[in-house]
Amino acid sequence: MREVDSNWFAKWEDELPAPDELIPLSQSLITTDLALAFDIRNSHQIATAAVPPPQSTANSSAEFDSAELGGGGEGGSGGGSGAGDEPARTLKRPRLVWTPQLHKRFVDAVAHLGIKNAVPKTIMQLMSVDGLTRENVASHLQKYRLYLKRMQGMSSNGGGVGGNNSPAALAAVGVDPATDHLFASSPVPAHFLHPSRANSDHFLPFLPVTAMQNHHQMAVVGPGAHHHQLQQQSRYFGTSPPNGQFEHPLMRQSQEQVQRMGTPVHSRNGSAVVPLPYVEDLESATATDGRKILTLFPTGDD
DNA sequence: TTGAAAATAT
DNA sequence: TATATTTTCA
Repeated sequence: MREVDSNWFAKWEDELPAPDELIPLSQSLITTDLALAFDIRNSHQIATAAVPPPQSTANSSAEFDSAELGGGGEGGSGGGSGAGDEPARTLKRPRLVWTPQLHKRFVDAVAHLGIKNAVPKTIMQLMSVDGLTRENVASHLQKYRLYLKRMQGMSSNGGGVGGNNSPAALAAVGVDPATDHLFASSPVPAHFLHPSRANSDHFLPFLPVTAMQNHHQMAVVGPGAHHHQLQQQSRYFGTSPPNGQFEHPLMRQSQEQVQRMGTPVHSRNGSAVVPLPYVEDLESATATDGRKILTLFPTGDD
């Protein structure tokens, strides 16, 4: 079992975001017209991880600024703008763009739940992406299932790729890179292709990297990174078995502390996980010693 | 609520 | 035109 732990840790460490993975979020959440109107070129416009709640409609008075990050609480009591929280009435939500990061979050959630329990609602809760609706997840799940289906069929008569599901391998087999590039961007967990043997209820830490990203501190990642730093960064996620004890590959904490970060999502097997708010906005820099420094956007509760 | 199909938008 | 995402429907 300790092997599992160290394995997780290694995997986690390995999956720490690369600089190019951290920035790319800026999907165009504003219309090109709007962008042009404000003469927004290529500067680092802040993109939201999720689609922000609709605020303005046809007018150009929008201020696409702060990403709606769950996490701590926004101190929105600044009283600067009189814009109240009008429940979006007939406003249409902006079209959701499934970025590779978002999709990864999705896949992780599904993998965590197991295909059987992976239903839109639960997935959505686990992802805990602000602005993400159940419909968003449902449609994406629909498409993803289609993708998995095609995948299975291929492996059965393609006769080459046994358990290798790396994007490269999949592409090599003939999956339209253009069509499925998003799905191919995240490796398909092995259990997904094995309906026969139900996926076990792994108590996997949920999205450790994201956990780190949400910690409003500076994390040093790289050859010089210390374990205790990583542990500290990852203390806010994990699984919570029915007995109420919080378990984590790296450390244990009380359930109470965990719940500070979010509402546990329970799956049918009785386990629960505490999803973390999803953040796509990250700045990256490189220290003089070569280590990567990930600076997190403060969410306001510092 | 879910999954699938139809409708739209990019 | 093709693909991605949303909306409708059973």
